[in-house]
Amino acid sequence: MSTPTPPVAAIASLSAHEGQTVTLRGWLYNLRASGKLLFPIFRDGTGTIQGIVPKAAVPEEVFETLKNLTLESSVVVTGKVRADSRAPSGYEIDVENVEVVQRVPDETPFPITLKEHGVDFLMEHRHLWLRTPRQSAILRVRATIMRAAAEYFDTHGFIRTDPPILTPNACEGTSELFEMDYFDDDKAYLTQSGQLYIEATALALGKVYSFGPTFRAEKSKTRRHLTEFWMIEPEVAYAGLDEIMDLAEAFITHIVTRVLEHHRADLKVIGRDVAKLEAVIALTAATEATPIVAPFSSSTTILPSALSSFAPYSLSSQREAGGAASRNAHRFPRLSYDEAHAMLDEAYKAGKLENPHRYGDDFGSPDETYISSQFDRPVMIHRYPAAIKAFYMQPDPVDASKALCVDVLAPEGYGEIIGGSQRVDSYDLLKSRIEEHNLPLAAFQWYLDLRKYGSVPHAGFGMGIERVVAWLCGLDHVRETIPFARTLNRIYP
RNA sequence: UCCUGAGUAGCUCAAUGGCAGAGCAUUCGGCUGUUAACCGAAGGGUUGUAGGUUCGAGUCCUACCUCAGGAGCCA
Repeated sequence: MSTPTPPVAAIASLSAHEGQTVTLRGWLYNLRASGKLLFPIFRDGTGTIQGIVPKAAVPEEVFETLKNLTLESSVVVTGKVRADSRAPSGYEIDVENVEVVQRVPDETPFPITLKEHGVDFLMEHRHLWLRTPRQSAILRVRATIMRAAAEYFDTHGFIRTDPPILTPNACEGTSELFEMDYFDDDKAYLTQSGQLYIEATALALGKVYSFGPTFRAEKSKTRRHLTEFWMIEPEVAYAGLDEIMDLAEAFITHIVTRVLEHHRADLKVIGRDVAKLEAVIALTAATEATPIVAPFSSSTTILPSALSSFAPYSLSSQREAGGAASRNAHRFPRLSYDEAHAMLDEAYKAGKLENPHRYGDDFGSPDETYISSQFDRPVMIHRYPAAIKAFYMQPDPVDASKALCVDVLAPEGYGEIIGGSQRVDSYDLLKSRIEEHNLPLAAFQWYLDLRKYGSVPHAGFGMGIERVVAWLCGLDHVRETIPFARTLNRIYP
């Protein structure tokens, strides 16, 4: 055969090849037949396209091969791209030739059908489930979220510094850790947060972030938990609580913007209501019109861009009124713990909550769901009681019983996506905190050193990628947000 | 760890204590515009495991196993 092989084209960009003969390299996704007419649907990872094969138009061998081909067999297809209103994507391909790279055997058909499946079956076949359009779309959105997250910090003066994954002790004394032998006598633990380590790199480099997997051995069995998940954590020297709240807001806005820029089609496949995401990044006027609370009264307002030049450090103790002119156009509502408690109290009295929230306690899942349901965008809750928060959090100088910390709750009941705080910068205070929490002082000596050698106010937060993917894609479980989820009862495949 | 629920054909699910069923998938046949195509036929079962009650158990009882999602904890 002297005819040259037509150029290879991606299905997603076939509209640019209308009228041309191209080569598709992919898999047979579905096949419908109507007598002497075949409708194979091909996928190649970028999308799907319907082919059409009239018996009279192709060699007998091509027709018979396709007619008997099994689903998910790998194929190289050549054909001419044609616009057709009857095709689901608006385009279809007139198949001219097909080469079967590997044929799925008849006796072991591809297990994932286009019909419904149960969770257990799908997770057991996760390696094949990934091929379905919805799962592929989710992974594409995930990739953009991860890229946008890193991109935000990379373009705002942050240096990526990767903390160790094997650690000698708990970062916080609380959560359970995965333990392993470390050579002869020692134990090592998989990291549950890089925070303590990036505090060190922040004091070396100013503005840093880490991005990697973290591990929690908690026996949590909910739609929001994985035992292995990815977290991105910025840490900023000479920053206080209000600065990182501004940072978190700009950061999330950037990610949502990028997802909307690049994934309209994927979000449609996933079935996401895009209007809900557009509302998140809508301008401030909408937020300020929100009648429920006036959350701006007690926070300083520094534009995130001010961080780039190390704003004269305005600690959260110096709460200013914050002129309207300096307000970020993309403002998320901010509630103090006290304000959030009052909101829950009111809701309970109005019969909208089953159980009352006890002042001083952390918010439970139903509490968080209620609070976030009151807003159309993420809501920040700051200044929790110090007693229920981690040892390294700086007390609020206005009220020492509160910690300078913030949780960001995603809307629509997706729960906490960010947890952050200003860190204790006093050597003596940190040391006594470590002792109060019965943590081994020796293991934290290096961490204390950071307060001995040029300590400064600093703050940061951590964002769980999978929860953000679940939120932005509108998924009901984080297990679909990562190629191979690790959960309490599952480590296969 | 606690609470609740579910395990029946490859998959999704039916079956009053009384013959083990359907749709999809697979195989065969039909159909030139199908959209999870449709129509006809065939094959496909140790009802999660082990005991027990009963003339008779998928169904009732006990224990165990597996999975699910909710609480707690967290991102």
